[in-house]
Amino acid sequence: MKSQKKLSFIEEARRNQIMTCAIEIISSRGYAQASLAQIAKEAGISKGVISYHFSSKDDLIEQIVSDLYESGSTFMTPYLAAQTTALGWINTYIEKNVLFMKSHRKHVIAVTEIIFHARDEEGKPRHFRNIDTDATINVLVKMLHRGTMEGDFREFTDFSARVLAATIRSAIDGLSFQLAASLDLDLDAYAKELVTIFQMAARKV
Amino acid sequence: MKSQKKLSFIEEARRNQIMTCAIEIISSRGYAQASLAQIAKEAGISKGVISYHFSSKDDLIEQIVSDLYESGSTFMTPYLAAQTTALGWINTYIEKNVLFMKSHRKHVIAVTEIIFHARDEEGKPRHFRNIDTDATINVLVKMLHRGTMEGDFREFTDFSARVLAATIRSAIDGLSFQLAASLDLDLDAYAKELVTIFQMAARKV
DNA sequence: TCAATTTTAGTACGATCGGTCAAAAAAATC
DNA sequence: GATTTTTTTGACCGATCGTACTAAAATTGA
Repeated sequence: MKSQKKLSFIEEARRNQIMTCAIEIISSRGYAQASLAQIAKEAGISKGVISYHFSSKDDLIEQIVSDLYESGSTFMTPYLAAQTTALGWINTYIEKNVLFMKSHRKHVIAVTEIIFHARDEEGKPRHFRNIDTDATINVLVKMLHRGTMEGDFREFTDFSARVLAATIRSAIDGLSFQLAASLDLDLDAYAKELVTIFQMAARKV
Repeated sequence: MKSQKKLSFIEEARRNQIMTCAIEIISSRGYAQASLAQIAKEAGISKGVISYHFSSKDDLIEQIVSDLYESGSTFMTPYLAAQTTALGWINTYIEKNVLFMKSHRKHVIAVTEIIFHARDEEGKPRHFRNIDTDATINVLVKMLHRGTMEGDFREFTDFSARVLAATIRSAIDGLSFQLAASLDLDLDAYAKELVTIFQMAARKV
């Protein structure tokens, strides 16, 4: 399932160019502005080229999302794997998530736009390969409970852990929206503050 | 600026019907599905009727947003005005915000959809009368600082207060997105949990 | 160098968008 | 009951959407 065809050098370059232009438009002007015509104009090519290199617009969008997932996974996994406590894991999860947003600013903004906008033809939220919010929440819930057993966190019911987990995710997602609006935001400091906030919110009394 | 014309009974009823149908569609199927054709179909009328009662689609959307703002303001203000401490104010702000979402579920979901989707023709986020996120954040920041002076909250820099304020807003906005997905959510309990989370996050060590 | 292949530009298509409008229908007024 | 006013319908407009397709251009390979 790794390489379905091996793309030529030119093909790969074109695909990257198109995706980069799409990310630029989506992150700066919003999902609705990212028509094939606008993306082609931004790239200085005919929109037929996009159809040639991507099977559909959905395919292009899908690639943008899963590309970011790949980058994010590669970036985050080693840090998370190195953690030995739930406390360290959650702090790292928050901090590295924010720092990843710093290094992939436009891409993160674009994917956030995509996820909040993309729906199927019936209006139901579209599902993206690899992106599973519920699973993320579940991992955080598990870690919160583990932190209680390890003596670092207060007692949680399943519900209270779930609310805290959702709040952590909301803080990170919300930061993405803020990023789209304000360009001058000290993300290192922001990461530190978020870690402090949720460490205090979860800690043993 | 209160009453610009005095609407007839029928006119008022039609406007409410159209707005209700628009809210229904936006909250259940998303902003993109809420074309004039779909709204008219949902209402069982011709789409010309919408144009007759609203000067434009933007006008309709604007009404939906400012209607909710009116309701929210009426609901929230007395509770907030009754608070004598910053701690009480912020706890009340969180709790009543969530409870308001409980009683105006679809409307809140719809307006959240609208605010995150509506852009002007250039792609810049559209500004809504009465809705000013920055101002909300600023009030929260002010209250956090006041809570420090009153001895209930820890020390905040301007930045750290702003991050916490933004996190509170994100938690509430994020809840709206959750509401759109899951129908069975105990909002009273959710409100209590959020109050606990942010009380712990802000409190004096 | 010349044929085969890949890539591109450009046009056209059907669908849908928000909005307009004339004429029909309904309601209000006298 | 006749006339005026309000409301509704349904067809239509120009614009834009994603996509399909053809023919030209560029590249590749022998």
